[in-house]
Amino acid sequence: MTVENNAAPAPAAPTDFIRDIVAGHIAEKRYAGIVTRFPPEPNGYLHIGHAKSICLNFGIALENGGRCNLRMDDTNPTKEDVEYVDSIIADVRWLISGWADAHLGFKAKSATTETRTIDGRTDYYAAPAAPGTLAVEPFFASDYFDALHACAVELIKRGKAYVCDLSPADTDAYRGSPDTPGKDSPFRTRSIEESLALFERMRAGEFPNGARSLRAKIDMASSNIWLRDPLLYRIRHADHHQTGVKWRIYPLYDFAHCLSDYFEGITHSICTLEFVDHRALYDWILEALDLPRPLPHQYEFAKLNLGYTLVSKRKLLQLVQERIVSGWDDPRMPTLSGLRRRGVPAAAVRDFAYHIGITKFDSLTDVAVFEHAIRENLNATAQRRLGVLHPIKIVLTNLAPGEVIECDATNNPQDENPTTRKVALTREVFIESDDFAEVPPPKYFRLKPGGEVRLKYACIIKLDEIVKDASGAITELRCTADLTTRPGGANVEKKVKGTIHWVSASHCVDAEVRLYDRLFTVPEPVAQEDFTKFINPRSLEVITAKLEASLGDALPGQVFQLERTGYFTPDAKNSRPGKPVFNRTITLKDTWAK
RNA sequence: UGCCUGAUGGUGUAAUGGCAGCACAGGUGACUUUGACUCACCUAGUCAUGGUUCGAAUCCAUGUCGGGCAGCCA
Repeated sequence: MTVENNAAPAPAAPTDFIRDIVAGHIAEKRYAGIVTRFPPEPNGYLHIGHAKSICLNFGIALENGGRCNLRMDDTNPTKEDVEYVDSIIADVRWLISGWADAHLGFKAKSATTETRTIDGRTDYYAAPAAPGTLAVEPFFASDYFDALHACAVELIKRGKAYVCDLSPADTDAYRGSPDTPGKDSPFRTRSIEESLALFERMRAGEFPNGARSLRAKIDMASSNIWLRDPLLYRIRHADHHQTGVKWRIYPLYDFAHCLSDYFEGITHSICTLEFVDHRALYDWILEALDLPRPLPHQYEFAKLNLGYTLVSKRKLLQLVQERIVSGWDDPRMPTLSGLRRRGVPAAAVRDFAYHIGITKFDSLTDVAVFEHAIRENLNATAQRRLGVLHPIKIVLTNLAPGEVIECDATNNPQDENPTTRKVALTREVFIESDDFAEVPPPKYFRLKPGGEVRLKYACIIKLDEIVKDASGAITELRCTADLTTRPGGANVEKKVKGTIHWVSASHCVDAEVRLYDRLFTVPEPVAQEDFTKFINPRSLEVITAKLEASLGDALPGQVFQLERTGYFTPDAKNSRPGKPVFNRTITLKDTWAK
C-alpha cells in the first residue's frame, strides 16, 4: 500500500554519466564518503564556465551528503595573485549560497597537511575544518609544498624520478611529436644518489631557472605524450603569494594535482576534457608512491561554450587589459562578478547549469537557454515597478495642476497573495515614446491619434491633441483621463487593446540607466582570428530614465521588473540613495517587436 | 599522419537491447490592466554503410566528420 505524497515534488536530481559513476560507487560502498573539489588557479576571475563545474562538484557533494573542497591550484607563482584568491572565494560563496553552503569544504586557517603513518607507510592528510571552527579558508595547493617535496624525494628513491639537465629546448626536442616517439634523456640513467643530491641543490636555489628539472621516469616512446618522462618540478626563482621566499622550485600541475586530491581525501576528481590525456599520468604518480589510503580518480566532462560569449580566462583578461570593458566585474562580462553586478541571481545560474547537462560532447549552448533561466527566476521573484526609459510627456487636461490620485499597483502578480503599493497619478505624466505612434503600424495597440489606451493601475486615456514646437518635434500629448475606468469606477470593466506603463512627472526620480546588450556580434567569438573585432558597438547605452519615486533609494542586490520593459538592479558600485544608477539585467521577451 | 575522445530535431540533453522523450528556440491560437507570465496545439531528430538480434539510437565492423594532446601554464 502506498501513501499519496501531496508535497510539491522536489526537482528531479539531474543525472549524467558522472553522477551515474558516483551512484555506482555508493552502491558498492567503495568510499566512506563522497568528496569532490573545485580547484581554480587564482590567475583570473571565475566565469559562467566555472559555474558549470562548481554546480557539478557541489551538486554531487550535496546529493550524496558529501563535501566539495574549494582549493586554490596555486603552483605557478608568476601568474597568480591574492586579488584573484579573494574574488574566487566571494564568487563561490555567492553561487552556492542558500543551496550547498553546508557542503563547502574549507580548512582551518593556516592548517596544512598532517603527517602520519598508516601500515608502516608515511601518509599526508589535509583535513577540513572541524564544525564550528571560526577562522577558515580554502585549501591551497601551496600548503602542500612540503608534502609534495617529500613525495618527490620518495619517487627519486624508488628510481621513478630523476633530475634532468636538458635545457627547455632540448627537453622539447627529445620529447618527439605526437606521431614520432621521443628519445631518452642522457640523464635518465643518473644514479638515485646523484638525483637526490641535485634535487636538494635545486631546492636550495643553487641553479638558475631552466637549468635542471625533476622528471618522472616513464616511457619516452609512449603514444601518450604526457607519459614521455613528464616534468614534475621546475626551478623558479620567484616569490609566491602564499609561501613567500621559501621555495625556489615549484611542482607542475600533473604532480601537484593528483597528490593534492589524495591529501584531501578526494574521491572523484572532475575536470574538463583537455585533461583526458593526463589521466594516465595522474594514476601513474599515485600508484608509483604506494599510498596507504584509497586513491582518487579523475573523470572528465566537456566545458561550457556559450553563444555570443567568451569563456576563457585568458581572453577575458585581454578584454580587461585592453579596456574594452571596465573591469572583470563589468556587467557585460560573463564572469560571476559581472553577472552578479548585472543582477543575475545565483539561483538562475544554478538552474542554467542544471539544464545544460554534463556530457563529453563539445557543444555550443544557445544563450537563449541562459536568458530563459534568468527570466524564469526573476519573473517569480522580482518586484514590479513603473519606469519610463525614453519619456514623452502627457498632459491629462481634465486633471487640475497639483491634483494627486493615488493608485494601487501590484508588487508581484506571481505571488500567491500579491501586495500593493501606491503610485501617484497627476496632471503631467510620462509614457514610453515607443508607446505612441502618430502614424501607427498595423495592429498597434498603444496610443495613437484619437485612440484610447489604459495607463496601468490608473485609467483609460484618450489622445486629443499632439503639440509640436516650431521645428515640428512633439513636445507633449494632450489627453483626457476617463476616471470612471479606475478600479471601483463604473466603467472599470471597459476593455481597450493596449495597457501601457507611465510615471507621474512630479512624483518620479531621474536615474541613470545602463542598457546592456550582448558583448559580441557573432555567436562564436572564440572562433574568430581576432575576437576584439566583433565587439558589439551597442553593448552599452546610457540613458536618463524617469522612475517611480520609490526606486530612488533601491539597494544593490534587489532586482526589479520595470513593467513591460525588463529587469533592472541598482549598480553596486555607482548607485547612491537619491541618485540611483540602474543596470538592465535583461529585457522582457517581446513578441510584438518581431 | 600516432594516441585519446565524441556524433540523437535549429540548439542542448534523455532513453544503459523493447513506444525516440524533455527543455530552449521557432510557429499558431487562447487568456491578459505587462504584446510579459500562463495554457493549448504545431514544426523538427538517432552521421553513413553493412552485420548480430524476434527487436538496435544503444552491441560489432568499416567509413565519414568534429574536438583534444607535442608549456619548465593550469
